[in-house]
Amino acid sequence: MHDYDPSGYPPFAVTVDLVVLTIREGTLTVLLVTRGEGPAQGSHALPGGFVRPDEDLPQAAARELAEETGLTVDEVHLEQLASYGAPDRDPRMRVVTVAYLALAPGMPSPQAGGDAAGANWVLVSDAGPLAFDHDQILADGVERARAKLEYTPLAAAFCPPEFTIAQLRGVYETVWGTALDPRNFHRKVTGTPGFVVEADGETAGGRGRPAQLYRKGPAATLYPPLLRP
Amino acid sequence: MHDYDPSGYPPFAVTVDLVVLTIREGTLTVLLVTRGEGPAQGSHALPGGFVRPDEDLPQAAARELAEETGLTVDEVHLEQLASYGAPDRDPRMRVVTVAYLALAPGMPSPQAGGDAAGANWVLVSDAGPLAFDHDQILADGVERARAKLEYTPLAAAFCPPEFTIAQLRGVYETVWGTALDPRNFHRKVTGTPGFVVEADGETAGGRGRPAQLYRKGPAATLYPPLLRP
DNA sequence: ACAAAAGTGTTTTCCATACACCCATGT
DNA sequence: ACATGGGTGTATGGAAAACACTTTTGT
Repeated sequence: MHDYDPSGYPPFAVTVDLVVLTIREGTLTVLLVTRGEGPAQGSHALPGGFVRPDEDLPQAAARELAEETGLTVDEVHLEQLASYGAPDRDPRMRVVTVAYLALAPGMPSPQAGGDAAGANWVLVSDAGPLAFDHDQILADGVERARAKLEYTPLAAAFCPPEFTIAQLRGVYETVWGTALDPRNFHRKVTGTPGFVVEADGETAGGRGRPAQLYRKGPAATLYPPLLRP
Repeated sequence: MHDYDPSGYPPFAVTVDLVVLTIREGTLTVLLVTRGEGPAQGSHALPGGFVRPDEDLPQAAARELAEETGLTVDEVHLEQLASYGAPDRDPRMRVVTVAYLALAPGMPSPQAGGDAAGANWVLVSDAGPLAFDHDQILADGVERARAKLEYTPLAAAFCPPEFTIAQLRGVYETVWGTALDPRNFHRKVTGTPGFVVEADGETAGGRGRPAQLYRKGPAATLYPPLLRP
């Protein structure tokens, strides 16, 4: 039915919504905005906005990300999550949203923009009821992140460009919510080809022996995977 | 920017496209239609159509699947794949498509419908250049299927309700394109909790010892996974 | 000297592979 | 009897878990 005349149908609006995750002080946090107008006024929601007529979907997601956080696609991992289009998910009109998952390393102070009264990092465990179907989208994003840590080197997206094995282990422990053996984790990561590559420097200033710095390696998938305990 | 006025934008059309995969005579095949009108006339394309105003996305995908194949969601595995929305992907207007992946067991004779001049099963390896960006969508669908066989019991979706371990092994060998040891595969599958459960009957009529019949088990993910060799 | 964190060595346990072997049927 | 395919037992190599131990810094 590809060539059916669409003029008889009411128009769809297409938006992108972002699940931006980062780790702050050992906890998984998500970027939320407070809705300043329209439906669900005053409640929390995922950042997002309309796709423009000349934009591809990844472009729209990258633009929204930059508007909300100032981060560019070089600095974060950005991937499509899923699309949501229940007929009544927005009371104003028919809206289909394409959700994107972004994993960010540091913790830049978010900057409010447009209709959003403000953007804030909120603990995922505290992210109360959100507007529209954003609770579902957030849950899907967190589950995607958890699953992809197993078989991709995605954990490095939560770290700065140079990081230690212990930092990387902290990412796994935070996202999975489990403790991992530091010794075995070290061997596993350094023994998986392409996961990480040695950088030049070492850490300094911390307690204990300085740690070797690493960068993200070239591998797209981990063989063997790091299975969740 | 959720509350920006969309009235100044030209409308989007939203479609669903289907990657319907099945196994016929030991080869992976995909359902394609021949376009009877509109752009890319005469070329092959994935089946699909417009989302109706009162439909949710999974409903639209299920409806299109029934129209093209007569199959219902009870008989096939149907999951969202990804969305594609490049501004120029359809020359007529701005179209965002939500692609769904369907895995079907048997081989019902497809029935043409609507604008499609006909629907046919085509070997995935022979699926030549398709209309629009459907080559990319097909490739993404096949890769999703390959990957999900590793850590979900999805292979059973290619089998009838009751099947033998050897049939299930054939699915893996076809989709992955590798040979697997029958003995170790048997133990692995029957030893993974929730993957399959014994049915009552046995096969009869074939050469060799009759095989135990199994049904799909309750597990959503496989622990441990079946890693691709 | 001591604590703390990084990294290595060693043992044990478990799992995947490989393959010998037995079981049950058709010809 | 023999071929064919289903299913079980068993040896072996390698990886993962558990943990003792050494290295290198700050206090």
